[in-house]
Amino acid sequence: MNNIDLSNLIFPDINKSIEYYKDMYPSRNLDESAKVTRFAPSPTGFVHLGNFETALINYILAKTSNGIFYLRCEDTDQSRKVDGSFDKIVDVLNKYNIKPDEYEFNNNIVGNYGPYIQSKRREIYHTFIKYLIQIGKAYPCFCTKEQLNNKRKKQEQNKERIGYYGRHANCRNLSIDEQISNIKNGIPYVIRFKSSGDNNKRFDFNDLVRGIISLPENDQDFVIMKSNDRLPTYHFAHFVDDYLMHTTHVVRGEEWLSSVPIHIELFQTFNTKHPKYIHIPLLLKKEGNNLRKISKRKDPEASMTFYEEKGYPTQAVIESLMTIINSNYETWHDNNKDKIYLDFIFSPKKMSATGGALYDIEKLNNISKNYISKLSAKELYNRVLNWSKKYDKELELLLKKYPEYTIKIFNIEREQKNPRKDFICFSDIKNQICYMYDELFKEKNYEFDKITDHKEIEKILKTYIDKYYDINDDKDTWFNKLKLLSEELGYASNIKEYKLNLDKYKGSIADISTVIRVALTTKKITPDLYEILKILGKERIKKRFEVFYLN
RNA sequence: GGCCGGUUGGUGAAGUGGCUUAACACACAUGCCUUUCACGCAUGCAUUCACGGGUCCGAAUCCCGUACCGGUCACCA
Repeated sequence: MNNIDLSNLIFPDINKSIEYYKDMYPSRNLDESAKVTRFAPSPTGFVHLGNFETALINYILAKTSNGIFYLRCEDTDQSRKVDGSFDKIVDVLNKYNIKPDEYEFNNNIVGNYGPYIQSKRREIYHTFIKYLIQIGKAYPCFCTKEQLNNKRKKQEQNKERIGYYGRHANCRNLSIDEQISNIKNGIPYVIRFKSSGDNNKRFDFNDLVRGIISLPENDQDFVIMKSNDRLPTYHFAHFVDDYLMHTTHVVRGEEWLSSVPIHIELFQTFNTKHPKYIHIPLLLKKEGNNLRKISKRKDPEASMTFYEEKGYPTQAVIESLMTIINSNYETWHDNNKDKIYLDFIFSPKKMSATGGALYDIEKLNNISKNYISKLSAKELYNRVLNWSKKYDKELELLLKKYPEYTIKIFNIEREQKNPRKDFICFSDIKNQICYMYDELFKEKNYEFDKITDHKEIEKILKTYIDKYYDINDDKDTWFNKLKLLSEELGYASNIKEYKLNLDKYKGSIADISTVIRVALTTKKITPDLYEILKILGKERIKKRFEVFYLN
C-alpha cells in the first residue's frame, strides 16, 4: 500500500490530473501591466461596507490597468450560507455600476475560467488534493474536535505555541495501512496539508500597503478539506482558484495578514508565484474609549443597505470611500472636477496602514450634500422619484402627482454657481419641503421666534396679504414692499439701522420675514422666501395665513 | 500567551532627517455679507506628533525600550 492507493481510496472518482486543469485555464493573454483582480465574497448575509470597499479597490485596480475584474462566490461554508445573499451582492455591485468582466449568475457563466462558484469546483479541488496526497504533502487526519480541544488546552497550560504542527500533529505519523484501514472503517477525517516549514525561520513578505514585513514560516498542518461536505477550506480554495484564474492582485482585509505564511507555502509547493497582496485596514468604530471592528449588528452604517435606504447617491458613497482609500484623492478630485474616480491613479502605498480608520458618516454627509446640490432640479426629481418607489410610497405619489411643481421647488437656489446645500440624502427631502404640499402640511409646530403675540402676527399677515403682496412682483419690488410693510408697522427696514437704534423700533424686517415664513411653513429655516411664496400661490398663502386670524 | 500590524488636533489624515512656526478636508466657534435660512468669504482651533531614552549640528521622521489599541492563533471566511 502506498500514497497512490490512499489517494484512490479517498478520491475514487477523480481521474484528471492537475495538468489537465492547468491546460484548461491557460495564462490570460493580457499586457504585462494588466491586473487581474477579483471580488470574492461569501454569501453569508448582507453586504458589509468593508467588503464593498474591497470590491471597489479590486475593480479600480483592474479597470485602470486594462485588466480583468471577476466575481467569485466563496460558498465553501455551507452551514453559514444564507439563501439569496449572493443575489444581494450582485445587486449592490450593479447599483454602484461595478461590473465584473467574469461571473456566474443564475447558471449563466461569463468567462473562461469558471465555474465561479466554489461549491461547483469540488472536482478541481479534489484533483489538487489527490495530487498532494500522492506526493506525500497531504494526509488524512482522524482527530476529533474533542481531541483537538484537549490538545489546545494542554498547549496553553504548557505555554506552548498553539496548533497542529510538528510533534503535535499526531495523524501525520500514521502509517499508510493505518490510514487506509481507518478510512475503510468509516472513521471521519479531514485532509491536512503536510507542512515542511520551520517556525524559527523567517522570510520577507512584501505587502503592497505596508511594505516589507518579516514573517515566520508556516509549520501548521492546516486543514485543506473538511470532513462532512468534503469542500476545501478558505486557504486551499484561495490557492487553487487564484492560481487557476491567474489572479495577479489579491485585495482583502487586514485580518488575512497572519495567514500569509500558509498561503505562501501553498504557492511554493506548486512551484508557482503567489499573487501580490494588498491588505487593507479594517474599518473600525469608536465605542467609548475602545476601537472595534465596525459590525453589522451594532452599526447600521456597516451595511450597504443603510445607504440605499437613506438614499445616499451611489456616487457620494464611492467618493467617501475613495477619500479613505487614498488620502490624496480629495485634493486630486478638487483639481480635476470633470473626472470620475476611475481616472484617479490609485496607489496602495498611499493607503493608510493605520489599523483604525474610523468611518466618518459626517464626511459622507458633506460629500453627499455637495453632490446633491450640484444636480439639476430635473435630475434630482428623477433620482428622488426612483428612490421613493422603493422606500417612500407617500412621497412617490406626490412626486408623480406634481412633477412640474416639485421641480420648481427643487430649483429654488439650485442650478447656480453656489447652490444651496441642504439635502444630505433623499430620505431627508420630504421632511424639509413638506410644507410645500398641502397633503403633508399636517403637523404644525410653528417655530415663531421673537414675535409670538397672536394679535401682532395677525396684523402683520393681514396687512401684508391685503395691502402689499402681489404674486407678479419681481424680487426687488417684492423686497421693497416688505420694507414698506416693516416701516408701516413700526419695524426697521434695515438691520443695521435697527441695531443702532434698538429702542426706536419694535423689531426689524428680519422679524417680519420670520413671521411670514413661519406662518407659511412652520419652519424658521427654509430656502428663499420670495420663491416659496411664488410657488405656493396666493390662494394657498391666504389659507395658511387665515389660521392666525382671531375671530 | 505567541506572532503580526498600528499609535500625528474633536474626526479622516499629509508628512520617510532641515523648504513644517505640522498641509488639506470634515466638524466646531466667531465675524463679514444678508429680509430670514442657507451659500460664499474671512478668522480661530495640535507650541507639538503615545511615553521614556539614544543617534545627529538638526527627529513627527532613524534606533532601542515601555505602554496602549487592533488583528490572528477553527473542519469561518
